[in-house]
Amino acid sequence: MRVKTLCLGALCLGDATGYDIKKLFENAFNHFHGASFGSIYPSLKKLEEQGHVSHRVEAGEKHPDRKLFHVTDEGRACFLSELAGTPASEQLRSESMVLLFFAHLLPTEILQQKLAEMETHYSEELNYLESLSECSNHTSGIDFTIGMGKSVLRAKLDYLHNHRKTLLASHRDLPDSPWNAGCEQNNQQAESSS
Amino acid sequence: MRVKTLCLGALCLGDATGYDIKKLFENAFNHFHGASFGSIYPSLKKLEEQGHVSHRVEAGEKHPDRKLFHVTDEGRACFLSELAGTPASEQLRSESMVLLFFAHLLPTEILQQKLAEMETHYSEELNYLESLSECSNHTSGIDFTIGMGKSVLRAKLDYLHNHRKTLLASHRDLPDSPWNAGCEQNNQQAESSS
DNA sequence: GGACTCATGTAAGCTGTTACATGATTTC
DNA sequence: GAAATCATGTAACAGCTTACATGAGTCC
Repeated sequence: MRVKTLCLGALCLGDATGYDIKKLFENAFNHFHGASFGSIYPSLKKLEEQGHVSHRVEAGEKHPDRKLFHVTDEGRACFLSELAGTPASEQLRSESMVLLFFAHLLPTEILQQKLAEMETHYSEELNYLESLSECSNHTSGIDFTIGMGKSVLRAKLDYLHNHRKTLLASHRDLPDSPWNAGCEQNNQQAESSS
Repeated sequence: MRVKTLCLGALCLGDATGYDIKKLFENAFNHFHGASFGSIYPSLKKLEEQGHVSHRVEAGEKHPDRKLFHVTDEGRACFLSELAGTPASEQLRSESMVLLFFAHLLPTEILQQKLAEMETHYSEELNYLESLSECSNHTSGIDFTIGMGKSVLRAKLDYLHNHRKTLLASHRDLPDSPWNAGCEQNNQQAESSS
């Protein structure tokens, strides 16, 4: 689902500035969808061109001028029909799983470090979701997404605790890998062939 | 993690053609990373330009000619150092969660339909992972990723079963939404402004 | 004085998807 | 004869991220 649609959805919850929407993304969508300013502002622009939102400028005394966006009836109807037409699906992008998939190629200490990182991340996200669920102004749908997120994270942490030892045990006797073979240039720029 | 890196990783498991790598993605990476031909072939090309892989052509009698790729020592070292330098992280893109986040805007029957879709998807993916774990040629790392995937899916299915009724119960008394307000033109082409 | 938050926006570029183009062999 | 599988690749485009550019107010 595109950021444009998500912005429209955010505005269906109440008028907001681009900045507000970014915060909503961080506070509520964070565990299942990301978005940056570089996509939010252009999205709002397009939505306005299409007549799905309008805005008024609020002159600021204590803050900079802000463009407060508002969904039009057409925009609301459009969002609803898009929602209804969106199939329920999901996609994971997990570097963690890739790392574990290739665990046999990693030295034990690095593997341990990655496992520790995973636990930290999962714990932090769980804490975050727990702090979210203490806020009380949620619809039942939002509570559902938070609850689902928490259950999934608990399952991940449990799995990690229960299987980490087994993984490390069957990992021990690796041959040393050629660590220092120079290859740092791959990550960004690289070649400029046609 | 980019497809290029993943291709390099795939080749660290053994020589393969682009087509083989695509199948590996479908069979093993599927639940945590996707990739299409349109990204695999160009990746292999770049890897070869960088000297990380080489290939030989296998003339086909029973199949078309195939380019069998092979990791060079440099490529292997590069992959290992990239792996070690990759922080363990993950990102979810879930239309399902978006749908539920806005559940209060959906008519009950559509919501029920989406919940049913979610269950179907989760069940299918669980079946798929269960079929994977019956294969016996896995490293312990691969088993770990499959096991983690299964645990997460079971947690999702459990949560769905335990909370679906609550969600639907608190959903009932919605006002009718303006369904038929014409807005189908938003999905693809749209305007051609400068 | 410095750092942080609020606030808006643009431009370059990376990465990947979709659709197209081609064609042999095998299976039904 | 049709459909599926094997096999390789390109081109157009979509979509998003990163970094840049700017500036006021507030908190320490």
